[in-house]
Amino acid sequence: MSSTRAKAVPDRRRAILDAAVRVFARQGFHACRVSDIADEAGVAYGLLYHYFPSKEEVLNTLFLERWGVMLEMIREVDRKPVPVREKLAAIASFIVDSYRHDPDLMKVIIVEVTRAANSFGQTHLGQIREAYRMIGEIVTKAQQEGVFKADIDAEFAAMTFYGAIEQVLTGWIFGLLPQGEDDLERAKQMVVETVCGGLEVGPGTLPA
Amino acid sequence: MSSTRAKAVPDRRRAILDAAVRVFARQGFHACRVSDIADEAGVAYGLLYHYFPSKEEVLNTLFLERWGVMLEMIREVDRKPVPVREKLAAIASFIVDSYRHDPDLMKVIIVEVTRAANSFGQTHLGQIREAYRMIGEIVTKAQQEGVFKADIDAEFAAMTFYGAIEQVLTGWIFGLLPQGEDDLERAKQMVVETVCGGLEVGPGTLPA
DNA sequence: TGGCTTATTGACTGACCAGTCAATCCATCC
DNA sequence: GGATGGATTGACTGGTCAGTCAATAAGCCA
Repeated sequence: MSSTRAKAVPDRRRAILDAAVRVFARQGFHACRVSDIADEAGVAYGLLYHYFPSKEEVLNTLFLERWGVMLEMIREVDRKPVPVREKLAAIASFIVDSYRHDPDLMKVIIVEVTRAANSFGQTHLGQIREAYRMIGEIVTKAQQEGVFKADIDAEFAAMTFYGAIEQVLTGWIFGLLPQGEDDLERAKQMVVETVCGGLEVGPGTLPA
Repeated sequence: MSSTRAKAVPDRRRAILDAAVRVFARQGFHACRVSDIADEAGVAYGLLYHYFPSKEEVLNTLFLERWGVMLEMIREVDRKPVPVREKLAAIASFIVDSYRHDPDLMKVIIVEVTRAANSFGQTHLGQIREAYRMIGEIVTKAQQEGVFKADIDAEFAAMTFYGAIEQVLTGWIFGLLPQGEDDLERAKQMVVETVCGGLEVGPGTLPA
């Protein structure tokens, strides 16, 4: 309706969410004030409470929006009849590209939710867990097909994979790792290469 | 002096630090009050400020104490003339054993400092970085010796390795992963096996 | 014993900030 | 044009809590 006309009613709700991303990324959720978000959005203090019941709910919304997209993506990838390596590459790719597209948002999600398992992580543990579960399932299938070693717990493997990616993102977020265009691409490959290389059955396997 | 006599003067400073670990682990740094720490330590509110200039400094102290031990340990491991795999295994072992010995402390360090790179992580980025740097150096040496593939950035490899371990700990901390005695031991092996397996030069290597 | 220093106590204060609310604005429709 | 309801405003309130401080206890030396 309102979106049929260009430059129609400005979407304040969206403006608030976008401003919150910038403010949370810059100052952190706990350190920022609600008025900082309102100011950044160019909106009166009280308007935030017209659209959201609390400061916390703003963060929840940001997280759920993005995490939902990722879960959907993993689900789709899992359905495709392609080799594990390709599936994991698709997941790594999606996450790295998400960072490329909106580093601030990814910073907020990782720093304030995913890695803050007290406070917010607790609230969203179910969602987060779902991602691990699906990755674990991909690993399990690969084991059943004999592509991955069977003696490794799939859940641990999933954590290892996801943890490796998230740590690389964290490295970028805090300027510990170079993040040129090619660094991002190479990181995707590297993580997949490393983890798959370690998990695959093959001549590389060293028996104890 | 005072420690020569058993049951001598009770060390309130230590009591406060230990209580803080429990309280931070249970409630989180931001969510707990200074009075919670004092109560847990069985000590008056003001005494905390006799020993520490601020609540924050209590956390800093806890982190620096433990992180210092880890850095020293990595330094020593690095000096030994043993294969990479053994060096990385020693590091993984140390971290997992630290968790076994004091899960609350590790939870606090990971959740409140290492993964909270806003706020406290920022303060200690130097210390944290130092760990990555040293692990990266171990990888570099392995590459020079021809044991690890040379086309992988050592810094990325270090992040991958450390990230994988930390994620497994996080899994334990939040009850996402089983943590029986044997699970801990297998996790050590698995992380090292996986990461080394992926990084090592060898017949397992798939050329692009 | 008296006098000095350090440890310990807990009531109090000052700042801060999330969330409320009554008032105003504005689009829309009859 | 005026009535209705959602959008928008920002001053204000209530509660919370980190950190202060003046008072008291406990150790210690001469």
